[in-house]
Amino acid sequence: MEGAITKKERDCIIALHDNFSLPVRLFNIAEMLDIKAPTAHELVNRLISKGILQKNNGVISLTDYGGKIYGDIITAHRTMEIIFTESGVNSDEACSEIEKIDYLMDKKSIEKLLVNIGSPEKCPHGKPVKP
Amino acid sequence: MEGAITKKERDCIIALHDNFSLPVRLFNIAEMLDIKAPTAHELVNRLISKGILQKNNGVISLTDYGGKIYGDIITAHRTMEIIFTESGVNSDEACSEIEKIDYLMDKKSIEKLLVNIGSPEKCPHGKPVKP
DNA sequence: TATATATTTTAGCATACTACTAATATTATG
DNA sequence: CATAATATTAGTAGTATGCTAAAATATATA
Repeated sequence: MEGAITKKERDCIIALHDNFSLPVRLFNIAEMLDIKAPTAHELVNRLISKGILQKNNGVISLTDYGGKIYGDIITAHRTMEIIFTESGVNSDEACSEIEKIDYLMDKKSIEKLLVNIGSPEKCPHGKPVKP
Repeated sequence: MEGAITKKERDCIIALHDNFSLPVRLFNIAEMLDIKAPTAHELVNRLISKGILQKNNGVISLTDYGGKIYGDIITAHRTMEIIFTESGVNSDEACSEIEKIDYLMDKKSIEKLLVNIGSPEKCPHGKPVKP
């Protein structure tokens, strides 16, 4: 039950980790998620209060806990991506559909699905299943 | 894009179809979903305005469109249930985890997953994949 | 039929999430 | 310091979820 996250929170976590190498500030997040600064401000505050993000001198980053959540989402995402594409779903189509569910999936079940498909190390896009 | 539904709306659709053979009234829905009558009232009204439910003399039922949505959710649910259990996830565990995502899944992708696992007719509980 | 019971609906309120504009504060940079 | 860039606060709004209390409608039963 810990703390369920929402789709927008999920998108924020992923964007924060993936779309930038340089320090990420509030306005970067607003830009990445295509929302206005005050909306991003509230989203980020919510994630900070959930212990997922932290802010140092305006630079926003994932906490250790946030990093684990990121990893779980990505593992779920890529595991499902492999399962979808092996069934003949186009990989871009798979990606956009799986975005809707990856953050809601059970970690333990994903682990079993992953073992069952042979514990592959990479997804159809060549990215690591376990980042 | 048609009209996305929420988890509670999903639960209402499923409960309406599955938990009753007799005519279902508002108070039955409130009971089934463990919510108070006014909350159920609003939920049902929302589903009526989305064209999913209809009311005749206080008896609430799925519209044709609602029936199709029900079928899509069930097909997604049972398809995923088979995939989960074949990977070693306990079937009750699978069921409760899949409830969180079945109503969000893409119909076309589910169809491909289903074909890929051999188009089985029944889920682990013995219920039809295509109701 | 009249009263009692059951059921539905309305009204009012609350919280979480998402989103906006406009204004104000803060922090950099020139 | 002044301007530009960022961040924050305040105020508003809509959707979804939930509640209680009260009012309205049905449906039973005496």
